[in-house]
Amino acid sequence: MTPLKPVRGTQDILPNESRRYRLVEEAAFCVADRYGFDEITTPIFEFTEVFSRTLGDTSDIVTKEMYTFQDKGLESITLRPEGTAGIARAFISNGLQQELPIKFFYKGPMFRYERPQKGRRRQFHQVGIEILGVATPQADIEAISLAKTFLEEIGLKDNVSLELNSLGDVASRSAYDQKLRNYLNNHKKGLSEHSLKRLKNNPLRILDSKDNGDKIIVANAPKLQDSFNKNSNNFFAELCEGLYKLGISYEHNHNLVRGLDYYSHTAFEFTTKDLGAQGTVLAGGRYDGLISQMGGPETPGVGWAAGVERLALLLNTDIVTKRPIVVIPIGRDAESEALILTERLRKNGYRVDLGYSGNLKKRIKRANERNTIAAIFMGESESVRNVVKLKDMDSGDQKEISLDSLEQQLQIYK
RNA sequence: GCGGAUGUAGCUCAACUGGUUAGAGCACCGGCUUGUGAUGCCGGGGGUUGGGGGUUCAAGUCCCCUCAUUCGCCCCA
Repeated sequence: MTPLKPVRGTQDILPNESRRYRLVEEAAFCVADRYGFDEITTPIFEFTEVFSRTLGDTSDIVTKEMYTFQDKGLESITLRPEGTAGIARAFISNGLQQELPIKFFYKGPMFRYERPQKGRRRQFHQVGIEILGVATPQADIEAISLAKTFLEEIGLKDNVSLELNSLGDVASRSAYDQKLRNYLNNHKKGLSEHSLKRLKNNPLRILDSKDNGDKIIVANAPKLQDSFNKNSNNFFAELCEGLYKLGISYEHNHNLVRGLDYYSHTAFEFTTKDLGAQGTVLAGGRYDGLISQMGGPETPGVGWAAGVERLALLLNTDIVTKRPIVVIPIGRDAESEALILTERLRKNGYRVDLGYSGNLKKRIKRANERNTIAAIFMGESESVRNVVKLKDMDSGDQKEISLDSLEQQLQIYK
């Protein structure tokens, strides 16, 4: 063990980085708020079953990526690897079916035991939304529209693109599953080792394999949509039409498959080419079977989650913060008076720093480095006359003003 | 979990095929200037060369292990 180092895959988020995360999270919340969503916060750990039962026994998240441990009460606990399962649990625990339809926004840390890479950490952060209780594509359209607006709001427009697919309803999906298995079983010899394993557990995933041999086989495989029943077809058609009407362009990727087992109908991803292998920046879909599978009432749902780290990496705007005013006492005697003035200005809504270390030159220099907009000097010669010196840090102009009229003079800096 | 690359000061990097006390720029601290932001000049603190072991008269340099980062695979946000 190497103490004094963060645990692998975790990191300290220093102020500069923190500002970027904040911008992403606040933009997500503001946009979601505008779309009529309310924030929900669920615990960052749950009983292990909450995840193992919902994410599917074959998913990588469950089989190798969960942070699971036993607590002192001998319960098996897991740090949440994603947000939806916990929210579904909260929905059931709190009897929220009476309030349907529900629109939730959430944000916070998630944990997956993976090998870290750029844009992939063991502790990472997501923002996400869920719409519960709406069985029609209106919810899917709203979810996707919200996602797009959010991404645009943080300045991501040209470097992300939307891929869309439908997995069909449960009946269509299982009909297709059989057809696909048959086809792939006849082409076993060309499949990669990995895909041979996937053939047993979840053949759908072979569709988006990156292996070249697999790709050739997949190209001629039966198409998901050819197995769709009327319901599945109508649903997808309605979704596409809705997106078209809102001017949201997308690419229909027939091989887009979401990793988690609980998805049906809609699956979508916003991806970028700027992050290497971690190109998925926001992804989601419909999960009509999830809540009932957990033991709750039959409740349709659709939602998405976005990776805050990944989005922050794409942000190229500088974060502007409010420029502070600094109060600088000159000489020891002025210090308590400066403290009182600082407090007074803060209570009046100004962002105020107190320059209290180093000589005067240092204090001004430091204020300058902190992008201060104005400096207020308080020294003995001013103090006796009940005035201060106010200096505009951009122009360098300095004038003497009375303490009483200070706020009035500071209006322009507010 | 699998494969490749990389770890030298807070940051970016240097140190010829192993050879004196591991250097530089930036940053930081102090002074020239004990009541005013710059530039300049002078000075200062900083490193068990990621960690451990080995080879050698001698290791930042070579070998092994380990930790971390990074790129890809897997998977995913």
